[in-house]
Amino acid sequence: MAKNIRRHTKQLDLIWNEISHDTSHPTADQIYERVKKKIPNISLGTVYRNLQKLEAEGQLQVLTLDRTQHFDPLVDRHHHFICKSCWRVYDVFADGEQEARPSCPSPKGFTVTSRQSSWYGTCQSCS
Amino acid sequence: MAKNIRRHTKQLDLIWNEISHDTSHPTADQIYERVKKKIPNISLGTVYRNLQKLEAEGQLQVLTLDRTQHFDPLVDRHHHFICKSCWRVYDVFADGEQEARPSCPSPKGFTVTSRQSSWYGTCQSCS
DNA sequence: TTTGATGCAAATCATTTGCATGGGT
DNA sequence: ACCCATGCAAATGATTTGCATCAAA
Repeated sequence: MAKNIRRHTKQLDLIWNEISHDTSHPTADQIYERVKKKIPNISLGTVYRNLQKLEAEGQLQVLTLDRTQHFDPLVDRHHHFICKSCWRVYDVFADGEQEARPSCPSPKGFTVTSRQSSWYGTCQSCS
Repeated sequence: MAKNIRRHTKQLDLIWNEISHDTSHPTADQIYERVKKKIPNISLGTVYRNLQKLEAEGQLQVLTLDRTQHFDPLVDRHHHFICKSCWRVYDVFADGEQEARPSCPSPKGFTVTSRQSSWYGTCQSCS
Protein backbone atom coordinates (compact mmCIF):
# COMPACT_ATOMS: atom_id res chain seq x y z
CA MET A 1 0.00 0.00 0.00
CA ALA A 2 2.96 2.25 0.57
CA LYS A 3 3.32 4.91 -2.05
CA ASN A 4 7.11 4.99 -1.92
CA ILE A 5 7.12 8.71 -2.47
CA ARG A 6 10.41 10.21 -3.56
CA ARG A 7 11.64 12.86 -1.19
CA HIS A 8 13.49 15.99 -2.04
CA THR A 9 16.58 16.44 0.07
CA LYS A 10 19.34 18.99 0.06
CA GLN A 11 21.87 16.19 -0.39
CA LEU A 12 20.28 15.03 -3.63
CA ASP A 13 20.00 18.61 -4.81
CA LEU A 14 23.61 19.36 -4.12
CA ILE A 15 24.85 16.21 -5.79
CA TRP A 16 22.80 16.92 -8.87
CA ASN A 17 24.06 20.49 -9.00
CA GLU A 18 27.63 19.26 -8.83
CA ILE A 19 27.30 16.73 -11.57
CA SER A 20 24.66 17.99 -13.98
CA HIS A 21 27.00 20.27 -15.88
CA ASP A 22 30.18 18.33 -15.38
CA THR A 23 31.62 16.70 -18.48
CA SER A 24 34.69 15.31 -16.75
CA HIS A 25 33.07 11.98 -15.81
CA PRO A 26 33.87 12.12 -12.10
CA THR A 27 33.87 9.17 -9.73
CA ALA A 28 31.64 8.88 -6.66
CA ASP A 29 34.57 9.77 -4.48
CA GLN A 30 35.37 12.90 -6.45
CA ILE A 31 31.76 14.03 -6.15
CA TYR A 32 31.85 13.24 -2.44
CA GLU A 33 34.92 15.43 -1.97
CA ARG A 34 33.23 18.37 -3.66
CA VAL A 35 29.92 18.00 -1.93
CA LYS A 36 31.59 17.71 1.46
CA LYS A 37 32.60 21.35 1.16
CA LYS A 38 28.95 22.33 1.33
CA ILE A 39 27.68 19.64 3.70
CA PRO A 40 30.73 18.59 5.71
CA ASN A 41 29.15 15.57 7.35
CA ILE A 42 27.53 14.10 4.27
CA SER A 43 28.40 10.44 3.92
CA LEU A 44 29.86 8.63 0.97
CA GLY A 45 27.02 6.13 1.20
CA THR A 46 24.53 8.93 0.62
CA VAL A 47 26.46 10.04 -2.43
CA TYR A 48 26.33 6.52 -3.83
CA ARG A 49 22.65 6.15 -3.04
CA ASN A 50 21.75 9.40 -4.74
CA LEU A 51 23.87 8.66 -7.77
CA GLN A 52 22.10 5.34 -8.10
CA LYS A 53 18.78 7.08 -7.85
CA LEU A 54 19.73 9.58 -10.54
CA GLU A 55 20.85 6.75 -12.75
CA ALA A 56 17.62 4.83 -12.19
CA GLU A 57 15.67 7.94 -13.16
CA GLY A 58 17.70 8.25 -16.32
CA GLN A 59 19.31 11.52 -15.35
CA LEU A 60 22.77 10.13 -15.67
CA GLN A 61 24.76 7.30 -17.16
CA VAL A 62 27.41 5.18 -15.54
CA LEU A 63 30.63 4.28 -17.26
CA THR A 64 32.73 1.65 -15.55
CA LEU A 65 36.42 2.06 -16.13
CA ASP A 66 38.95 -0.17 -14.47
CA ARG A 67 36.53 -1.28 -11.76
CA THR A 68 35.50 2.25 -10.92
CA GLN A 69 32.25 3.93 -11.82
CA HIS A 70 32.30 7.28 -13.59
CA PHE A 71 29.17 9.37 -13.77
CA ASP A 72 28.03 11.11 -16.90
CA PRO A 73 25.11 13.55 -16.99
CA LEU A 74 24.96 13.29 -20.78
CA VAL A 75 22.45 10.58 -21.49
CA ASP A 76 21.90 11.12 -25.21
CA ARG A 77 23.52 8.55 -27.42
CA HIS A 78 27.22 9.15 -27.46
CA HIS A 79 30.41 7.26 -26.89
CA HIS A 80 33.65 7.80 -25.06
CA PHE A 81 37.27 8.36 -25.79
CA ILE A 82 39.57 7.23 -23.02
CA CYS A 83 43.15 8.43 -22.95
CA LYS A 84 45.46 5.62 -21.95
CA SER A 85 47.98 8.12 -20.71
CA CYS A 86 46.01 10.44 -18.43
CA TRP A 87 42.82 8.37 -18.23
CA ARG A 88 40.67 11.38 -18.88
CA VAL A 89 37.35 10.52 -20.48
CA TYR A 90 36.01 12.56 -23.38
CA ASP A 91 32.55 12.47 -24.85
CA VAL A 92 32.51 11.35 -28.43
CA PHE A 93 29.90 12.03 -31.07
CA ALA A 94 30.57 9.90 -34.07
CA ASP A 95 29.67 10.93 -37.59
CA GLY A 96 28.37 8.50 -40.10
CA GLU A 97 27.94 5.78 -37.64
CA GLN A 98 25.23 3.79 -39.20
CA GLU A 99 23.41 1.33 -37.07
CA ALA A 100 25.68 -1.63 -37.45
CA ARG A 101 23.96 -4.75 -36.22
CA PRO A 102 25.43 -7.95 -34.98
CA SER A 103 25.87 -10.38 -37.85
CA CYS A 104 26.98 -13.21 -35.68
CA PRO A 105 25.21 -14.49 -33.69
CA SER A 106 22.35 -14.11 -36.10
CA PRO A 107 20.13 -11.16 -35.25
CA LYS A 108 17.26 -13.63 -34.99
CA GLY A 109 16.01 -13.66 -31.48
CA PHE A 110 18.49 -11.07 -30.28
CA THR A 111 16.98 -7.73 -29.37
CA VAL A 112 19.36 -4.82 -29.01
CA THR A 113 18.20 -2.16 -26.59
CA SER A 114 21.32 -0.10 -26.13
CA ARG A 115 24.84 0.19 -27.26
CA GLN A 116 27.95 1.54 -25.64
CA SER A 117 31.30 1.98 -27.23
CA SER A 118 34.65 3.33 -26.29
CA TRP A 119 37.71 4.38 -28.18
CA TYR A 120 41.07 4.10 -26.50
CA GLY A 121 44.15 6.05 -27.43
CA THR A 122 46.07 9.19 -26.65
CA CYS A 123 44.39 12.52 -26.23
CA GLN A 124 45.43 15.89 -27.52
CA SER A 125 47.00 17.12 -24.32
CA CYS A 126 49.07 13.96 -23.92
CA SER A 127 50.43 13.70 -27.44
CA MET B 1 71.00 -7.36 -15.85
CA ALA B 2 68.44 -9.98 -14.90
CA LYS B 3 66.90 -11.64 -17.90
CA ASN B 4 63.53 -12.10 -16.27
CA ILE B 5 62.96 -15.30 -18.12
CA ARG B 6 59.40 -16.51 -18.30
CA ARG B 7 58.93 -19.93 -16.80
CA HIS B 8 56.67 -22.60 -18.06
CA THR B 9 54.52 -24.01 -15.28
CA LYS B 10 51.78 -26.59 -15.22
CA GLN B 11 49.47 -24.00 -13.65
CA LEU B 12 49.84 -21.64 -16.58
CA ASP B 13 49.44 -24.52 -19.01
CA LEU B 14 46.28 -25.73 -17.38
CA ILE B 15 44.73 -22.29 -17.20
CA TRP B 16 45.46 -21.66 -20.85
CA ASN B 17 44.00 -25.03 -21.79
CA GLU B 18 40.84 -24.24 -19.91
CA ILE B 19 40.31 -20.86 -21.44
CA SER B 20 41.79 -20.96 -24.92
CA HIS B 21 38.76 -22.57 -26.52
CA ASP B 22 36.13 -21.18 -24.22
CA THR B 23 33.78 -18.65 -25.76
CA SER B 24 31.65 -18.21 -22.66
CA HIS B 25 33.72 -15.33 -21.23
CA PRO B 26 34.34 -16.88 -17.81
CA THR B 27 35.41 -15.01 -14.71
CA ALA B 28 38.62 -15.69 -12.79
CA ASP B 29 36.65 -17.53 -10.17
CA GLN B 30 34.98 -19.79 -12.72
CA ILE B 31 38.34 -20.66 -14.19
CA TYR B 32 39.67 -21.29 -10.70
CA GLU B 33 36.85 -23.73 -9.96
CA ARG B 34 37.61 -25.71 -13.10
CA VAL B 35 41.34 -25.74 -12.69
CA LYS B 36 41.03 -26.83 -9.08
CA LYS B 37 39.74 -30.18 -10.30
CA LYS B 38 43.13 -30.87 -11.83
CA ILE B 39 45.36 -29.14 -9.27
CA PRO B 40 43.32 -29.13 -6.07
CA ASN B 41 45.58 -26.80 -4.14
CA ILE B 42 46.07 -24.20 -6.83
CA SER B 43 45.37 -20.75 -5.47
CA LEU B 44 43.07 -18.10 -6.82
CA GLY B 45 45.97 -15.65 -6.73
CA THR B 46 47.87 -17.85 -9.15
CA VAL B 47 44.90 -17.91 -11.47
CA TYR B 48 44.75 -14.13 -11.44
CA ARG B 49 48.49 -13.79 -11.97
CA ASN B 50 48.47 -16.13 -14.94
CA LEU B 51 45.44 -14.50 -16.49
CA GLN B 52 47.21 -11.16 -16.21
CA LYS B 53 50.25 -12.61 -17.85
CA LEU B 54 48.21 -14.02 -20.72
CA GLU B 55 46.56 -10.68 -21.17
CA ALA B 56 49.88 -8.86 -21.17
CA GLU B 57 51.13 -11.22 -23.84
CA GLY B 58 48.05 -10.51 -25.92
CA GLN B 59 46.69 -14.03 -25.69
CA LEU B 60 43.46 -12.90 -24.19
CA GLN B 61 41.25 -9.88 -23.71
CA VAL B 62 39.54 -8.70 -20.59
CA LEU B 63 35.97 -7.48 -20.54
CA THR B 64 34.85 -5.83 -17.34
CA LEU B 65 31.21 -6.28 -16.63
CA ASP B 66 29.61 -5.02 -13.46
CA ARG B 67 32.90 -4.78 -11.60
CA THR B 68 33.93 -8.30 -12.60
CA GLN B 69 36.50 -9.27 -15.18
CA HIS B 70 35.57 -11.73 -17.89
CA PHE B 71 38.27 -13.36 -19.96
CA ASP B 72 38.07 -13.76 -23.70
CA PRO B 73 40.58 -15.77 -25.72
CA LEU B 74 39.35 -14.14 -28.92
CA VAL B 75 41.60 -11.18 -29.46
CA ASP B 76 40.69 -10.30 -33.03
CA ARG B 77 38.57 -7.23 -33.41
CA HIS B 78 35.08 -8.03 -32.32
CA HIS B 79 32.47 -6.72 -29.96
CA HIS B 80 30.08 -8.13 -27.40
CA PHE B 81 26.43 -8.66 -26.92
CA ILE B 82 25.40 -8.78 -23.28
CA CYS B 83 22.02 -10.18 -22.35
CA LYS B 84 20.43 -8.10 -19.62
CA SER B 85 18.38 -11.06 -18.54
CA CYS B 86 20.87 -13.91 -18.16
CA TRP B 87 24.04 -11.80 -18.40
CA ARG B 88 25.60 -14.19 -20.85
CA VAL B 89 28.14 -12.57 -23.11
CA TYR B 90 28.17 -13.33 -26.83
CA ASP B 91 30.85 -12.46 -29.32
CA VAL B 92 29.65 -10.11 -31.99
CA PHE B 93 31.05 -9.62 -35.45
CA ALA B 94 29.47 -6.59 -37.02
CA ASP B 95 28.94 -6.24 -40.73
CA GLY B 96 29.42 -3.00 -42.52
CA GLU B 97 30.94 -1.32 -39.58
CA GLN B 98 33.07 1.24 -41.22
CA GLU B 99 35.65 2.97 -39.18
CA ALA B 100 33.57 5.70 -37.66
CA ARG B 101 35.84 8.27 -36.11
CA PRO B 102 35.17 10.69 -33.36
CA SER B 103 33.87 13.96 -34.77
CA CYS B 104 33.87 15.74 -31.49
CA PRO B 105 36.30 16.32 -29.95
CA SER B 106 38.05 17.06 -33.18
CA PRO B 107 40.19 14.18 -34.36
CA LYS B 108 43.13 16.55 -34.30
CA GLY B 109 45.60 15.41 -31.75
CA PHE B 110 43.56 12.41 -30.72
CA THR B 111 45.05 9.07 -31.70
CA VAL B 112 42.77 6.07 -31.56
CA THR B 113 44.56 2.79 -30.90
CA SER B 114 41.68 0.49 -30.10
CA ARG B 115 37.97 0.37 -29.86
CA GLN B 116 35.60 -1.69 -27.80
CA SER B 117 31.87 -1.74 -28.04
CA SER B 118 29.02 -3.59 -26.47
CA TRP B 119 25.43 -4.11 -27.35
CA TYR B 120 22.94 -4.71 -24.58
CA GLY B 121 19.61 -6.41 -24.95
CA THR B 122 17.89 -9.74 -24.71
CA CYS B 123 19.36 -12.88 -26.17
CA GLN B 124 17.70 -15.61 -28.11
CA SER B 125 17.32 -18.03 -25.24
CA CYS B 126 15.76 -15.38 -22.99
CA SER B 127 13.23 -13.96 -25.41
C1' DT C 1 72.10 -22.85 -8.00
C1' DT C 2 69.40 -19.10 -9.21
C1' DT C 3 65.33 -16.58 -9.11
C1' DG C 4 60.69 -16.54 -11.16
C1' DA C 5 56.25 -18.80 -9.76
C1' DT C 6 53.29 -20.60 -6.27
C1' DG C 7 50.13 -21.07 -2.09
C1' DC C 8 48.41 -18.87 1.55
C1' DA C 9 46.58 -15.21 4.05
C1' DA C 10 46.11 -10.62 4.80
C1' DA C 11 45.41 -6.21 2.57
C1' DT C 12 43.14 -3.11 -0.66
C1' DC C 13 39.58 -0.57 -2.86
C1' DA C 14 35.17 0.54 -4.60
C1' DT C 15 30.75 -0.20 -3.40
C1' DT C 16 26.82 -1.84 -0.56
C1' DT C 17 24.17 -2.57 3.51
C1' DG C 18 22.11 -2.70 8.45
C1' DC C 19 20.48 0.09 11.69
C1' DA C 20 19.27 3.84 14.68
C1' DT C 21 18.09 8.58 13.91
C1' DG C 22 16.59 12.62 11.35
C1' DG C 23 13.74 15.27 8.35
C1' DG C 24 10.31 15.68 4.20
C1' DT C 25 5.60 15.31 3.33
C1' DA D 1 2.60 11.00 12.48
C1' DC D 2 4.43 8.32 8.75
C1' DC D 3 8.24 6.33 6.67
C1' DC D 4 11.86 7.53 3.26
C1' DA D 5 16.64 9.33 3.48
C1' DT D 6 20.71 10.01 6.05
C1' DG D 7 25.16 9.17 8.69
C1' DC D 8 27.96 5.93 10.39
C1' DA D 9 30.35 1.80 10.50
C1' DA D 10 30.71 -2.74 9.36
C1' DA D 11 30.24 -5.98 5.54
C1' DT D 12 30.95 -7.46 0.89
C1' DG D 13 33.27 -9.06 -3.21
C1' DA D 14 36.70 -8.94 -6.65
C1' DT D 15 41.35 -8.39 -7.07
C1' DT D 16 46.12 -7.60 -5.39
C1' DT D 17 50.09 -8.23 -2.60
C1' DG D 18 53.78 -9.78 0.94
C1' DC D 19 56.28 -13.46 2.07
C1' DA D 20 58.21 -17.93 2.83
C1' DT D 21 58.76 -21.87 0.02
C1' DC D 22 58.86 -24.50 -4.32
C1' DA D 23 60.43 -25.73 -8.65
C1' DA D 24 61.83 -24.46 -13.64
C1' DA D 25 66.03 -23.26 -15.98
